[in-house]
Amino acid sequence: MPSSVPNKRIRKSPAARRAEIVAAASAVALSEGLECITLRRIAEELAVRPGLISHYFPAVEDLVAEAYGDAVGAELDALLPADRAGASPTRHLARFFARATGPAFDDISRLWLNARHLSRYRPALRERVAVQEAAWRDRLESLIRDGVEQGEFRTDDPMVAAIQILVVLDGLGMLVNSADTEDDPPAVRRLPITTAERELGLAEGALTAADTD
Amino acid sequence: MPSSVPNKRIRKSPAARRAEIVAAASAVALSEGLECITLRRIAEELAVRPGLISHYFPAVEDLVAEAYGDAVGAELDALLPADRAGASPTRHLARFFARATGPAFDDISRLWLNARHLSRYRPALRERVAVQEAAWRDRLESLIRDGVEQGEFRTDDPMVAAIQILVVLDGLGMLVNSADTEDDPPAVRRLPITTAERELGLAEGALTAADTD
DNA sequence: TTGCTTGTTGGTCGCACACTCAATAGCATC
DNA sequence: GATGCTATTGAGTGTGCGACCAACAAGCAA
Repeated sequence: MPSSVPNKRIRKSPAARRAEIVAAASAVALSEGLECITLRRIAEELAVRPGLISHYFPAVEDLVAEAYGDAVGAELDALLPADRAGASPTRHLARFFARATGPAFDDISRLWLNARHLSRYRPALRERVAVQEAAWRDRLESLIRDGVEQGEFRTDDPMVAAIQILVVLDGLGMLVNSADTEDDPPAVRRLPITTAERELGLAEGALTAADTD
Repeated sequence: MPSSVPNKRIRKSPAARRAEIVAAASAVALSEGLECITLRRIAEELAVRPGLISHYFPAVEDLVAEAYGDAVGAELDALLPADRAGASPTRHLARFFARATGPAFDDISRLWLNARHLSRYRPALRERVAVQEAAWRDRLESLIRDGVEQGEFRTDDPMVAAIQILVVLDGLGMLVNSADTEDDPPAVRRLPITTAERELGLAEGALTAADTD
């Protein structure tokens, strides 16, 4: 009785297997980084042989790009839902910052940093990064535009305002691997919110209201 | 007559050789990235054998950290000289932005991005990044402080102002591998300058004056 | 139950990497 | 010109990577 590694083959539909692989790679990307997505690593994760990963992704680079897109895309949906029901733009933006400035966002910051650097060498990843950058920008711009229409925000150029907010968010995200997110002055940690309140003509504290649920 | 690779050994003093190695690694870091600093690559660059690099840097990670520190430290000195003679703080800051927002700065942006990501896995590099972060911040803060004393700038907290400027600069630097630096709106490209003028109580355009020599 | 499609395996190849160490040869010193 | 120190070489070790492919077997269809 070969107790170790029964080696029972489990045969799945291509679609299911592929999704499973992307999900595993996405999890590895978030927790350990994109360079840890290797044939052997993902195969081990799913208890299959490395060759199987190669079968679905003949070039690993494509799996890396897919994993990145999956993780970052899911986060965007959680952060800024495509269809905003119920709450006001201000409420949505407050929720956005509540999540995007907390330590729970660190893994995402690391992933962005990771992808932006690695895309220097990986064309497939570079394209995905461009797509996600546009998606994040558009989603935020659209929220701002709604806020302006509803008279909650005031800005000349919603797109520039959106970019400005994201730039500050990215700038702080750059520090995620160096210092503890906790130990810089509050004025610095609140920089994205301050920026947003200023650029959108909001009162100070308008985006930190406690009722962000 | 062995025309190919005469293999003539050239014997140098340890200090000179070490400096030569760091310089070569620093150049590679700037042009190709920190992960291209390998024993073979640097050895080839200097026409020596890989073992020699190992002799001076038993752990490659230390060479990587050194190369990064060398490149980024030199840039800081060019950008914000330690002893500012002659020109006024405003003039110095204008010169700083003239250099730091142009495409000539792209290699430095890439290196910062590279180092900040890679420091996730390399403790020695992480420490160097922390040191350089502090150095850049301190140098800028000191310039701002002087400007305040001389009545040219106006800010409550020079340190927060300095950090804020660097965060915006970093945030834009994040984009260096995705899009052309040229094709985002001028309002975005001028973000660091706008931020500085706002935070330091300067008139719009005060930091873009043509006389930055 | 049989047959067949195809998802999956196991093994292998070549490459690039960091690191080690005894042997070699510049070169300063005498 | 001989000598000794030591900077430098050459050769080798082990690891992990992506990619490739013939052979195998799971599970659906007949």
